Amino acid sequence: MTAASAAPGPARSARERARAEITAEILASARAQLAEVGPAALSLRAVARDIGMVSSAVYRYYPSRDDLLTDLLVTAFDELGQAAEDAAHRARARPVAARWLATGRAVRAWALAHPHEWALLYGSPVPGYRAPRTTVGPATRVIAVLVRMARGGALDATPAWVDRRTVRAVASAREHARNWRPDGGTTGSSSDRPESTTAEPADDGSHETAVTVRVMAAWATLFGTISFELFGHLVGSIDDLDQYFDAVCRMTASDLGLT
Amino acid sequence: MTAASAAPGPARSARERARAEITAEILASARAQLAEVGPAALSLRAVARDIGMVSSAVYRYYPSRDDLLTDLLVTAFDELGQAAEDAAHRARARPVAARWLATGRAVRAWALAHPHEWALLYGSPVPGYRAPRTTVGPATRVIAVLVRMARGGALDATPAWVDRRTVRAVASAREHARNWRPDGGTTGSSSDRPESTTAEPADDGSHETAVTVRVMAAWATLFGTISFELFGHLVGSIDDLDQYFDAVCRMTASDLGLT
DNA sequence: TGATCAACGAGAGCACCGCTCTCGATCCGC
DNA sequence: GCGGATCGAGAGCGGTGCTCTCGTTGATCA
Repeated sequence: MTAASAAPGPARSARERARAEITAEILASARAQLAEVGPAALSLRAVARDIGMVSSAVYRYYPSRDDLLTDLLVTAFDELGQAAEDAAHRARARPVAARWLATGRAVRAWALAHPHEWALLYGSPVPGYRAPRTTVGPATRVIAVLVRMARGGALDATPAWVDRRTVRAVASAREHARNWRPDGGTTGSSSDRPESTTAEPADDGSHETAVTVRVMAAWATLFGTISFELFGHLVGSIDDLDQYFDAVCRMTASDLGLT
Repeated sequence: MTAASAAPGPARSARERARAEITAEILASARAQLAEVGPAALSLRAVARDIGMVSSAVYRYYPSRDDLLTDLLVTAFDELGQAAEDAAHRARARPVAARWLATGRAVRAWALAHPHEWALLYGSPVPGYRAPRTTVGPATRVIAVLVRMARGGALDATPAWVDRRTVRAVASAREHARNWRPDGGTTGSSSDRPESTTAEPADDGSHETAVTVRVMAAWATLFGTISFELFGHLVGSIDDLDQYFDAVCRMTASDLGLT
């Protein structure tokens, strides 16, 4: 379904290589189209025209328009995740609050530079479509970066808005977060820290729950703020979008106890 | 452009009434279609078929599909705003934190009950399109409810994430917020309070800025959380979506100093 | 009351879309 | 070397938004 058929040996048959090449050509043209007209107006026939093929021939490579969109989705998720990881990595020597701000800025910058791709990733899903499981991996890269940073925070006492039901509600999310390597990021370095499984200090999970909800809500805040800006919901209210977004980043970092 | 031509006298000419009736019929069929197949798949021809007209006849009433979608947009914004206002009004006797939670729940409930309409309001727009000025009024009803509630909060000192540039960045938003009536809502009561223009207590606007950013970010948080849920970004992470959303509501209320 | 003109519904048509099917040409593996 | 899989091209189907024309009907004005 995806272009992953080009994976194995260095030189398969000529036909295999031609197939991989044409698949890449289709994807490149589709990416250009996506950036230009957006996901809704992306036309498989126009892609075929662009690369000098007839529309039916493209179906030899992508069984449907949705499959093509899925590949574009994965690519875009990967690009955005890479941008976030790069920003976090570049700021690795600075205080975690500064790294948080840098990452937020990078995500916003990517969104502003690629509004149509952002719409594909986070806009309304096209009717029948959505989320073959190929997409979940790249989709989690941004939140993974944020979660790793949020571990550097110092939240004080367990807040009052966490109760037993909240702890249960985010159990899976906490599990996922625990499994993300402490460093991770672009450099695949550092060893595991198995002692992270030692008993928490007589905690019932409330504190971890608070951090988890905070970081997921913070991501929702950044996403919502960026989407509001992109979709024009802030015109007339916010006079300086850069400064406003920075303030929201600083606010979320502060709420997470990042300094 | 919209169906506002039915406004003035009680009984215009027969033709006028027929026009208003058919316009309403088109809009009703379009609303049903929207709820069923979503904005992307909404077909003007299908609407025409549904009401027993030929497609070209519909163009006598709506010059294009986008104009029809705009009317649906306004309608949906109005419904959502009404739901939020009603919830806030029903909880008027309770503490403001409870009213905040009730309002958030109402917005989420509306979104879950009308996912396609939510996608129309807050999903990916085609960048060429957007926001004839008819839409801005109804679109601000939800945030207006939230802003009015946020006035009941007790934020402590001015947070560190506000600086002079932040104050300037949200100047227009603060101006708008000041102009929303203290009560407002569904009951059009209460008189103006011109003394709100008296000098703030030696404040440079930092505190008001903090509240403004907080409430706008809180709305972005609720919006982002609902969109994440609707678009499937939380599956596998959040086990109890109701409880998670409640926690996010309580958290934002707490961050706004609402009790 | 009768004529005029605008508004209206119907139909045909255009360009485009996603997608399917068939049919030669081409390449690969046995 | 040959049979079968793969490919590109073309025609075609049903759908879309939208335009244009053409009778009809209703409102308006003389």
